[in-house]
Amino acid sequence: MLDIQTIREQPDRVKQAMLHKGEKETSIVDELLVLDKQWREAVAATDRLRSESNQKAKEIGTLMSQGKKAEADELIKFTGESKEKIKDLEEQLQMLTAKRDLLLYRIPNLPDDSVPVGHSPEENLIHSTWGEPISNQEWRRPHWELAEEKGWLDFKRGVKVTGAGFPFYVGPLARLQRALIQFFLDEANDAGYTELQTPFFVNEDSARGTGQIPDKEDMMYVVPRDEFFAIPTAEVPVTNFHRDEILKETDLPVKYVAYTPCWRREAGSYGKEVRGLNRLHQFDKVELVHIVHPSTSYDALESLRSDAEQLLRKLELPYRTLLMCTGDMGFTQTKKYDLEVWSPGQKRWLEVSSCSNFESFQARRMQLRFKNIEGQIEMLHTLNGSGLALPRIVASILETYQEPSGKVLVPTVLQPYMRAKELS
RNA sequence: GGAGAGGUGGCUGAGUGGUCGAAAGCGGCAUCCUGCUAAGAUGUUGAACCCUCAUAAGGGGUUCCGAGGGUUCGAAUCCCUCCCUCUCCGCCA
Repeated sequence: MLDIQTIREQPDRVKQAMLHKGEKETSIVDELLVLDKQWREAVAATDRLRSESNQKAKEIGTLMSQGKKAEADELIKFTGESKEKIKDLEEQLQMLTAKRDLLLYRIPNLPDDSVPVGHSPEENLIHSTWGEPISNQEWRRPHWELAEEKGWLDFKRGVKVTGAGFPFYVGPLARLQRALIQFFLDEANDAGYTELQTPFFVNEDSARGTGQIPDKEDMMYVVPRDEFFAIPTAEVPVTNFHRDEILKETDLPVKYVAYTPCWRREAGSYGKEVRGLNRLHQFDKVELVHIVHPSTSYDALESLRSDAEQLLRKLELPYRTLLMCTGDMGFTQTKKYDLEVWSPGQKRWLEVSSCSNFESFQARRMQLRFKNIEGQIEMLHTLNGSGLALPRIVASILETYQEPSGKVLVPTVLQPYMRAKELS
C-alpha cells in the first residue's frame, strides 16, 4: 500500500508508474483523490460533532454532582440528539473509508528509477551471467526421466497419497534436499542472518499483512475449520514476525533466514511448464528477509542478490540474473532481480530466486515501523529473496551433474553434507 | 476438550459508570549535581488520524485500556461474541 500522502502530492507520478507496470487505466487515482477529500471532510465533521457532544456530556456529570438536575436534563436532550447524528456520520465515514482503502489497495508500488520500462518478459534486462550453460549435449536427460527411472522421485505414489504436484523424494534425492536446506541455512548464518523456524500456517491478519489477501487468496490452501492458511512462502510468517511493531533504529538492519515448505494451489497451471519438479503444489524453500532503514534498502537489495548468487556459484550451477522491467515485476515491488539457473536437460532457464525491494509498501500495510534517532516514527523498508527454492535446484543438479552413464555426481560443497560424491 | 481466573501505557500494577489517556513504581530521555564505577535531584516520557501551519516550531480536535458489537447523555469500568494467557483436569509427540 502506497502512502496516501504521495498520491495526494504526486498523482501524475503515480499514474505514470501504473502505466509502466502495465495497468491500462489510471482513473482510480483521480477517484481516490476525490474520495480522500470527501473522507477528510467527513472526518472533520464527525470529530467536530463528537467534540461538542463530549464537552456537553462532561458538563452533565458536573451538574449532576451539584444537584442541578433540570439543567442537566436539558443537556441530556441535546446529547441524545447528537448521538443519532454522530451515528449517521460514522456510518458514512465507514463507507468512505472502505471505498477509499479499496482503491488504495489497487494502486501498485512505484518502480525505482533504475528499473527499465517495459511491458513483456523480453524487455527484462540481463544483468549478468555466470558459468557456461551446457548445450549440444543431447544425451542429457530431463530430471524427471532420470529420477523416476532410478526410483528417486515418485509422482505416482504422490498422486495416490495426496494429488498431483505432491511428489515423494526417495533415498538419495530426499537426502540431497536435506543437504541443500542445511547448506543454504549455514551459508545464510555465516552471512549474518538470524535463523527462524516459523509456523507453517498463518491467520488471516498475517495473510493480509503481506498482501496474499485480498487479491492472491486463490494461491493459498485454506484450513477452514481453524481459519488458517498454509503458507505459500516463508515471507509471510517471517515478515509478519514484526507486524505492528516499532523497532529501534539501533537494531537495524534486521536479517532473517527461514526454511519452510511452501504450498501453492497454482490453479490454472498445466503442460510442459509444470513437468517434473518445475512447478509443484508443495516445495521447499529457504527465504531471506531484510528489514532495513529506508535510506539503505537499495544497497540491501544488492547484498541480498549477491547472497543468493553466491549459493549458485558455490553449487557451480550456471545461472543468469535478470533485472525485471516495470511490466514484469509485479504489483508490490519497486525493483526486482530474478535468478535463473540453467537446466541442460530441458534446455531452458528456471527461476530459482527472486529478490525484491518493497520499500515501505508492505511495511505500511503491516504498520512495521522504527523510531529514528530524533525520536520520530518512520516506516521501515522490507526486502526478500529466495536463497533458494529447492525443486528447480534439484532439477538442475540432476541434469548438470549427470554423466552419460546416468550417474549423478554430488556438487563439491554438498559432499560433506551428503557424505558421498555421487547420488546412490 | 472440561472447570476456574485473568487480559490496562516499554515493564510491574492501581483504577468497578462522569473532571481517566489513565495513580504509583521501574525503565527510557534531558538537565543539574557528585570524582568514582554508579548514586541523587528536577523535569520529561504511548500510538493513529483530522484541522491549523511555511512539508518548521507550536496549537486545536477525535480515536485507542486484548478484538468486535451492545447498553448509556456519558464505559477501562455494565452486557454479548470472539481471541489470547494462567491454574487444575483430560488427551498427547
